[in-house]
Amino acid sequence: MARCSNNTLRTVRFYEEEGILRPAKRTEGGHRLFGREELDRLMLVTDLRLAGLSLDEIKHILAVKERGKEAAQEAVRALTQRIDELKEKLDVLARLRADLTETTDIMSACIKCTDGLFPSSCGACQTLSSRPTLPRSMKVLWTTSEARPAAEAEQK
Amino acid sequence: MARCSNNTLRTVRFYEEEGILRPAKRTEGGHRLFGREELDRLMLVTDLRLAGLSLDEIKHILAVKERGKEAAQEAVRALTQRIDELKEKLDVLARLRADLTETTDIMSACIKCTDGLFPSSCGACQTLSSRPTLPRSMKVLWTTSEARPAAEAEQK
DNA sequence: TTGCTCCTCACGTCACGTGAGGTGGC
DNA sequence: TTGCTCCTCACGTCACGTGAGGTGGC
Repeated sequence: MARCSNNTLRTVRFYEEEGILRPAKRTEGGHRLFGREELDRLMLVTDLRLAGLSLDEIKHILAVKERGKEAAQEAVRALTQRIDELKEKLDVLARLRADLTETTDIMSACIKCTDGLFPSSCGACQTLSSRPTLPRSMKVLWTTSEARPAAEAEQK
Repeated sequence: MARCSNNTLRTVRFYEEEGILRPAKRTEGGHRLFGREELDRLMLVTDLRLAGLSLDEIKHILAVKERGKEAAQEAVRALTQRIDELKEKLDVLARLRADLTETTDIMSACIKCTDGLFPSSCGACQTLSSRPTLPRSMKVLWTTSEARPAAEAEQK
């Protein structure tokens, strides 16, 4: 179970404590035996966790079949909202990925810099300053740190 | 700061305790004043947290400019690996999104079901059983729960 | 002067991680 | 018989959340 779903044993036991999984039976020595459909259940829970749902929200969604029509409608609403949030998260991650890729590309070039400016005098580098915009991660990670401790601009 | 980066005040304070942020100065009454570049820093940290990095990993990456060439190379390697992981995560989320969308579509149709089968006798529904494959979330959430408590198939 | 926002402790929480010490099953 | 894998407590951890009680600044 744990290995098939890419989880730890502790996670599987924890989900059992929480009532999310139920082993079909135990072996003589206490080993858990799970039904095949529990693996599907665990894999769905794993995906939903990855998508950022809390265990309480997941329990709520899993309870659909034990409850009535209004519960199903509620679950559809909850899932729809989550799908929208997923899309936003996907967008953020894609943006970050692009930003980081650009940054590592520039950094790799900087490391090969032969002007003797790297890494202390990058502020004087015309290759960098000729770029219209630097990715945020580049700005934060690479620009000189002298300004930081003594910065005076105000912003609460 | 907090609002611009979509974080709570507690988070900003916590990052300060952790040495990730440093307010430029304090007002007479103790209010924190931050420099503009701290906001860029905070926004990058926020994105990296969203991407699943731990604060320790983030601190490591932020320390690049204080350290030498080999630190920069190490940071590029670390970021490259994270970018790959991001791609995997993006794929998982996209799959889950498609799966959940299909499921909510089917569920919405089921709720409007006029055969009197919903929700107890969905197993007898030919509209469902005529589909070649159900999305996993549909299988887990919708199929009858009678099999669960007494399941006997073995899988450790 | 009145709100609303910020402040500092300090304990709580969520979802597991991590040993310690012991047994099971091929 | 020897490993490797599983078991049960039970305390630890990470990244904040959440009051309680108090001050600041427009």
